[in-house]
Amino acid sequence: MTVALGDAHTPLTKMVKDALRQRILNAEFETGARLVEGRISEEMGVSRMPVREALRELAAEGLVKIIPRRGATVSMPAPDQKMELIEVRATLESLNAKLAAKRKDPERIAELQRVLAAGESAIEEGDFSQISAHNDAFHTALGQVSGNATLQDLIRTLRDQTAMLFKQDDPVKVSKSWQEHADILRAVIAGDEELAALLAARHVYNSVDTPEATDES
Amino acid sequence: MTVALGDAHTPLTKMVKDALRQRILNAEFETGARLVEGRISEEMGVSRMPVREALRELAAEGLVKIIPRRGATVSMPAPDQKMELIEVRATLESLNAKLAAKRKDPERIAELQRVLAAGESAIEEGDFSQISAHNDAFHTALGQVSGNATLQDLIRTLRDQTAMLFKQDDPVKVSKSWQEHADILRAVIAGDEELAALLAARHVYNSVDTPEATDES
DNA sequence: TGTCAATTTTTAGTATACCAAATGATACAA
DNA sequence: TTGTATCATTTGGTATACTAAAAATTGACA
Repeated sequence: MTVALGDAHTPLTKMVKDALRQRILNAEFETGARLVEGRISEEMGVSRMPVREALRELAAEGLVKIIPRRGATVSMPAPDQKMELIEVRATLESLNAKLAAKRKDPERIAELQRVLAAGESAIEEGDFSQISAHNDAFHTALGQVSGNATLQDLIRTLRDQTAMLFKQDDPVKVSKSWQEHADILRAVIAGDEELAALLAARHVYNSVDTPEATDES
Repeated sequence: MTVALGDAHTPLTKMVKDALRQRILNAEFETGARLVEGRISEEMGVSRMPVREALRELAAEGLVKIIPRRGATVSMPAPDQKMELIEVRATLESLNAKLAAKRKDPERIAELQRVLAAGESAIEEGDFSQISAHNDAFHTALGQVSGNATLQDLIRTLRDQTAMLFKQDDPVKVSKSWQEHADILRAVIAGDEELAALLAARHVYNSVDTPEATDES
């Protein structure tokens, strides 16, 4: 009798994909860098096929760009495309928050309360190391409440694609960002659809990493 | 002397993918049907690899579902997932229309005018065979005006995924649908963002194929 | 010395082969 | 007869091999 929940066996492709995603999001590969199938495969000790498939899937997610006969590169959204992505993401995050506020599933709301409390106490204690984890919890919980799995997938994809635009290394901004999260959660808990939607959209725009000191252009 | 460009180097994967998409959207494969790599590859006279990659890409688009070690099947969105898809699609179409209305690029607007006129005259002449083409022109033109390519990609994907929910075979509904398109175009041309957004969202909901006689559930 | 063409090398596209997992069938035992 | 175990078949996952196209390099000629 196989326990087989479904994913006991791990397809190599998935492992490669996750590893590559990780490295891309960690900026180990800089944007624009070539991702040569042969190199990656031999570096990871697998054949080219899983690598190839992983790259195609990442391309579908927008993290990688593939040009036929030219290979894959780390996707480097053009400046105007960044705005596009942010605009779309803001819209979907907004819808997400709105749906969450509308649903108000009592059980889920309780979970939200917990997440909110945990995050706030972490902030009070100045524990910034866990902020990222709290943010993840925030997104996950919010997604659970909205109940739209399709939307969740899209948002996750967009979040990955825009990750590099939201470098959160400044403690002050991180803190501010969480404050906005908290505000959104409160609006959701209160069932205020419009406010939740507005705050969620604004939050995306506010989170965009606007270089302050190092203004290059 | 290289023959050079001439007859585009067409990646096999792309051809297979397009063929499969076509057949899925044409309901040649019914939802839930198994898509066995081996069969398709030998039927199309290619090896399994292009088929495999095509299936993975279609899975990324949501048209097919792949379960590891089990293979691919034509995706069959659960009833509640249908609503999710429609909700997301409505939101994005709405954003699209809104952006189009905001931009009001004169050149593009002229194109819109042309599309609008062509569609209306076709309707007046009762030429329903071309309606589908006009609808495509509508979507394309609207996408051009909004100028957000990222958004365009997402919408196209969602449109494919929800295609089966929007069976447009009833002439009356088709006509009505085009009327709504025309209204949206007019709002865009007028630069009325809010109206365009509202109409676009409503249009998606209105277009859902609600079985009238055959109410099964 | 600069430019262009030919050659070499790298690399992606495709095919084939092999392996392992999942499903279905069959046989044997209780 | 029924249930379970084993085996065979199907089918997907991965590796390897081969082909062709694009980039890099080199060399010749102006």
